This record gives sequence, structure tokens and C-alpha cells, in this order.
Amino acid sequence: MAARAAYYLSTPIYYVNDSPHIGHAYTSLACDVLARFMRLDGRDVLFLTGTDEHGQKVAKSAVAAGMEPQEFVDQVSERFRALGEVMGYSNDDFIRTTEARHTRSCQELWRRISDNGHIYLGKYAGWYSVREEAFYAESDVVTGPDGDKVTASSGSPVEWVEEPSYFFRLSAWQEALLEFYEKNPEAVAPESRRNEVISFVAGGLNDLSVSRASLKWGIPVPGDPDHTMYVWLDALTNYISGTGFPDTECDLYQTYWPADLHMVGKDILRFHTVYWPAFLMAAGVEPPTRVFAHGWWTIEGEKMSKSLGNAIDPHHIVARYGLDAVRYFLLRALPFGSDGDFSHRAIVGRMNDDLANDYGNLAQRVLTMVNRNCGAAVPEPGPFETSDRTLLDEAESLPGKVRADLSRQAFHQALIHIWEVVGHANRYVDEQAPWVLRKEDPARMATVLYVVAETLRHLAVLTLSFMPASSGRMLDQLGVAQEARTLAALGPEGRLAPGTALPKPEPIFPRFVEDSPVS
RNA sequence: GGCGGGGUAGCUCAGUCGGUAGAGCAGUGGAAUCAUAAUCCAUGGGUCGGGGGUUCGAGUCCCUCCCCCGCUACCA
Repeated sequence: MAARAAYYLSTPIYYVNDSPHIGHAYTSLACDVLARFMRLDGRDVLFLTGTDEHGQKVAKSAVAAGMEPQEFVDQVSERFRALGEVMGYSNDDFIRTTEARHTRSCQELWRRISDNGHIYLGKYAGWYSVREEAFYAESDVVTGPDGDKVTASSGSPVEWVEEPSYFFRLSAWQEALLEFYEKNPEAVAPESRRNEVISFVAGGLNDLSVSRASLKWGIPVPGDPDHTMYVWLDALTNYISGTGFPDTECDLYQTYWPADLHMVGKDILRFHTVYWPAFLMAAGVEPPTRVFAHGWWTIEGEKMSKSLGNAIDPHHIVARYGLDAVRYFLLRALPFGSDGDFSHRAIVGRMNDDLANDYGNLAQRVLTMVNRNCGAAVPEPGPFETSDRTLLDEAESLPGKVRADLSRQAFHQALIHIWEVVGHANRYVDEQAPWVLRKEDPARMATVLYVVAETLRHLAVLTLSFMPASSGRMLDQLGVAQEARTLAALGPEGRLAPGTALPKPEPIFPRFVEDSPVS
């Protein structure tokens, strides 16, 4: 059993200036599968997502759109909520950095850091990229084709900024951070990212500018309203705002903080594994247990980019392939943490081979026989033979494997383990040939069909978090009651009750048939 | 430049403490016919990036070179 019943996980809060694309969908999807699985496993889950709505870039976009900033962010934040509905996310809360609860949380975190002596007023002078919300050293800036200064790495225009600024004494936290990584080997994943972070911190840290005097669209610095909090301090704090901070005595905070998992894309690894733990330690707050940085998607082999205009809109692929197929593909296509390629050919392969042929057809072939030959009810099994026991044992050992896989965010491995049983079950059906037994030994046929149905029950419950709708339909077809759809109900105690009436089965996972060529 | 990760069957990748190269997909042949023309079985002569070394024996250890990716540094 889990050492702790509560489980708190978060997506990053998404920057409202971006249009939702497959990358956002992917991060949240990974969290959603974990959240659903943990709930099935009896955990008390808090799954938080939301939007990041402050910053100079947002303010400029609002102006460009002819709107007040708040009006603008209200509108664009809604797109991320809509994405959640399309993708079927089960988040418990949706936080926005423009909410009062967040402002209060941010300002209190600042106060604590400041009271502990880790913030000082200095002067910032340097190149600043509005587009990237980031500062650049002189060495990273080059003169662009138009004579403007741009960053060497991305070509974003930069402007010279010189103003008073509050600084966070990040440089003082090097040793504490290294010790934190050392004592908490699970705190940064995957392993390769952990190495990167350690090597970055070991290379020395500079103090961090955490306020902007020229920026108005943000949270005012406590005690100095001329300054606005730097966007990353603002954004990261959402994770504790969502647990009721600064009311550290409230149930929410007591139950869920520190977070069990912050899921992030690899681009924001450093903010989450260096700055964020340092901010929290400086404020006397415990840092999160684990940060997992996943990889990027390419599209048909091409890097996703604005200039190529090939960013995938989740709404389109869900409309084309179906939600559950998309959910399955995104988590099965590659080892979680690696980069992957989204291609039409690949997703169709997974849909037809794994879902329709292997899994869906297994259910269909067995349930059809049950429907026609067992009075459309769960058959009454006789004594189990070795082959029956072998399959059932394997199905019953699956929850443990999947739980272990998902505890380290190995989604693909969990699915591989589940599909090993799908394959086993198909072979079992062929070997037992219930269509022959139907004439020669109906009692044995009933046992065989029962064993497969029971195996399907395990498979469907375990795929429920990945493909909620399809797996739910399969459980409907197996006559499994809603309250029995939990990991606790798996195993011998929760076996299907013989005699339970079953509906006429319908195919669950459709094959993807290519459109006929247009002449 | 430094650190780290990679270069294994047509494609995507596994390969634990060194012991005669594996999986899935695709291809080929066969069986079966309950099922979404789905399933099952059989089938891989691959210089394991190049070269050298250690060893009775090396994708698996050591050296070196080439290429790819990530992080990071530097640019007088």
C-alpha cells in the first residue's frame, strides 16, 4: 500500500499568450492519467492546472487586441479550460494567477523570503527580451540584420533595460540545492535531467532579478508598489496557492503540500528544479517531492514551430482519431521523458494494431460468444485448469506492475505490461478454441469464456485511466458496476458474478480506415 | 571547449554481473474461422558507427576517431 493516501500533482500553468497545442495537451494528459489511476487506487488526489496570466508580453497583447489586460486574460484563459474539456482532464482545480488567492499567496511568500534576508534591492542593467521574458548577457546578444540587437540563440529582439530591481540571493543556495538533489534522488526525473540540473548548479549560481519596476501587469511587491514581481516567482507560486498557502494550517495545505509531482516540459526544467526549491527553502517551505521533465513532439518528423505553422491543434486530432486513441497514442508511442514524433501513420498503426485488432477484437470475439452461447450472461465456470490459472494469475499480477510503472511515470511501460496480457489472452482463446468446445464440451467452453471475461475485467479497469470512455464501455459490456471499477475490486474477491445479464456487445475501438482517394 | 546521452534488423527500439544477437511493426509462408478481413503459428546471412586493445570469449570493459542530440562555457 501507499505510504501516504494523499497525492498532489500539477501541470505547469499555461501562458495565456500561447495557443493551446499538442504540447500543452500532452503535459496535462500525463497528469490526468496519473490522477485517474491514483484515484482508482484509493488515493486522495489533488490535480491542479491553470493559467499564467501576468507579464509584459500579455500586457502588450492586450493592448494589441484593444482590451484591458484582465478582459484579455479572461478570454484567453478560457481556451485552456476548453482544451481540458476536449481532452477529458479530471483536474480538481483550475488556478489563475490573476485570482486574489494567488496574489495573497505570492505576496506572503515574498514576505517570508524577504524577512529571512534573501531578497535585496539592487540595480538591474542588461538586455531583456520581451518575447522570452528573459534577460540576456552581453555575450548572448548580437546585432541583427536590421541593425537591431537580438539574441544569438533565437534571434528575439532585446532591449536595454536599466532599473532598480529586487534580487533573490540564489547564489547563496548552491550548497543547499546540491544537498537537496543528493538526499532526494527522485526529486528530478528523468535521470539525465537530474544530471543536467546538478551540473548547472555545481557550475555556480547568480542572484536572480525577481522584480521589475517598469512592469505594471503583475503582482505588486509587498511594501514597494513601484515594483512588480518577476513573472517566474509569480508563476511558480501557483503550486502552493492551490493548496491554500499562506494558510498553512488549513486542511488543503496540510493534506497535500509538499506536492508529489510537478509535471513539466523540458524547457522549464530549471525554473522548477533550481529556482523553485530555492525560493521555497528560503521561505522555510518544504520543496516538492518530484519534478518530471518530459520531452517534445515533432510533427511528421518536423520540429513544431510557429513559422512552419505545423503546431497540432488537439481539437483537430481528437476530431479525427477520437479522444481515447489520441490519449493512448501519446503515452504509448515513446518512453515517457524522450522526444517523440507525431505522425498519421504511427497513430493509425497504434489504433488498428493495438486497440482495434488486439484489444478491441479480443473483447468482441469473446463477448459475442458469451452473448450467443451463454444466454447473454456471465457464464458459470467449472474447475480451473493450469492454462486458466496461468492467464488469471498474469491478469491479477498486472495491477502491481502498472502501479510500479506509473509511480515512476513510465506510462509506455505500463501499457506494454497491459498489452502482454492482451496478447496472452488472444493466444489462450486460440488454444482453447471455445468455438470447438461449444459442440464437444459446453461446460468447458463456459469456463474458458469466463476466464477471458475475467481477464478483460482486469484489462478494462487498468486501461480506465488511459482511455476512460472506451474502457468504461468495456466494463459496461462486462456488467461491472460503477462502484466495482477500482483496483481494490481486482483479484479473486471481485470476480464477475455468473449469471449477470450482459448487453449485446458492440465494437469498442474502431479501425481507422483511410479516406478513399479523391478523384 | 567542458559535461552528459546516443549511434543494434526496412522502421521504432530492448539488450541485466562480458559467454553462440532480441521485441514490436512491415514482409513472406502456413493454420484456424469465435471475432472489428480481426486471431494464432513459423520465418531475421543485421560488418551491433569506424579502428585498435584487454580476454579463452565483447553491443556488453579500455583507448582512439567519426556523426547526432541535450546541458553548459567561451569568443580574443
